[in-house]
Amino acid sequence: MNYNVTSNEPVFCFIMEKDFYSQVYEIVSLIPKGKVTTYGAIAKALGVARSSRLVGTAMVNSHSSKLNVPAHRVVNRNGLLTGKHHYETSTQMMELLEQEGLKVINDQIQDFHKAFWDPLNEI
DNA sequence: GTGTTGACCCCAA
DNA sequence: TTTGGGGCCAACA
Repeated sequence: MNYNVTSNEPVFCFIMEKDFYSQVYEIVSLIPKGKVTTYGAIAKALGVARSSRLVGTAMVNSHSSKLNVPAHRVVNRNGLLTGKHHYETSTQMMELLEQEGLKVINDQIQDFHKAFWDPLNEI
């Protein structure tokens, strides 16, 4: 996204040049209730398909974000709840998802292909 | 400065 | 089918 570096409107520049984490949070917050997406899909949507690890790092940091990021709606490409250890209890991530109507067995989202939400469809 | 570690993913064998 | 290795890069030690 382009912006004029000589612009005297720094606030505008700040909004346009969001850092990577903010872009990740923005996409994650778009995930509808009852749907999930993957780290890789988010990376791809941001044009850095090979940097999916960074999306995971962003989720680790998301707890310190002022925004309310529904990080539990992001799983790995197999529909596995690989981020559950970062919650207060090892069952909290699963409980949040089940509250939204998803079924989780053994850290695996059931009917993952149905619950999958592709951020590319929203851009 | 260097080295290691990940909420990852892809592909070759 | 299951592995192993490479790429990736911010965060930490």
